Amino acid sequence: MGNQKLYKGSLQTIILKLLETNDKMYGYEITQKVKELTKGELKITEGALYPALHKLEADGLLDVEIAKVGNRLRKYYKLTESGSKETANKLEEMQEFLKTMQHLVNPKLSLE
Amino acid sequence: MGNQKLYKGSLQTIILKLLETNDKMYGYEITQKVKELTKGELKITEGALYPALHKLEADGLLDVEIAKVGNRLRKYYKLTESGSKETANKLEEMQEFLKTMQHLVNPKLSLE
DNA sequence: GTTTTATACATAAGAAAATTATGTATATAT
DNA sequence: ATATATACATAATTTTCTTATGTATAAAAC
Repeated sequence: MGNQKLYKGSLQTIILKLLETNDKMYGYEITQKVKELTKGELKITEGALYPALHKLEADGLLDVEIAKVGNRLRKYYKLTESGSKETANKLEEMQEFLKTMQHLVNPKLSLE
Repeated sequence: MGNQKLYKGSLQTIILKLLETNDKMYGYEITQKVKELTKGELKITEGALYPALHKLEADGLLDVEIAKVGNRLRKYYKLTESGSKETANKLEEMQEFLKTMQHLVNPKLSLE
């Protein structure tokens, strides 16, 4: 977990991917899901998450819907049509990146 | 190549890995080697590279040796002992990161 | 022969994306 | 009663990069 800085630049892609899989999610839910999926290796901080969600919304990639649960509010985000397309792009870029990086740091394991 | 920002945070690791493999290299050579290894996908800019090399040197991970080739100077960098250890650490962190990220963006392809 | 491209270093200004710190408020568990 | 969890948010700062600029030599192209 000393490798947090490697995740820099990948937050948007992670959020978009989660929303592609889970249809709609709220911020806190995203932090918990990421912690669960990565077995605690990646902890998304609120200072990173909320500004990122706001930006994705401002860019038209996400729609937001406010819900009240008990006495607390939740903001559910979901992909717009444009967001779905951008998700596909970003996932492709991510795959390319992972392949390239794997090849750079461990040429033996990337046979192609 | 619209995914340059994904590489943020990985420059040090890339440099160290190259020096582990190639024993000693100079800055310009590193930029060319990376371009070659990634088939042009990653282009390390001088504005990123030189400060990074200086930092690694200041941190005691690299030793530098100045060579004169014709009328031009080259600064050859190589790993110190401490640099070799740190390289191993960073490569391990990178593998962990790549595995986690693969699992996040494509659960189907990361079967473990 | 002169202009462009390549080689080789470097730094400064600015932008992007995070961390860290702080704030508000409700709900649950100890 | 107090601590932890849920749920949002923003501001200050830091890290890491891009872009722009600078110096200088060598080779290739025209």
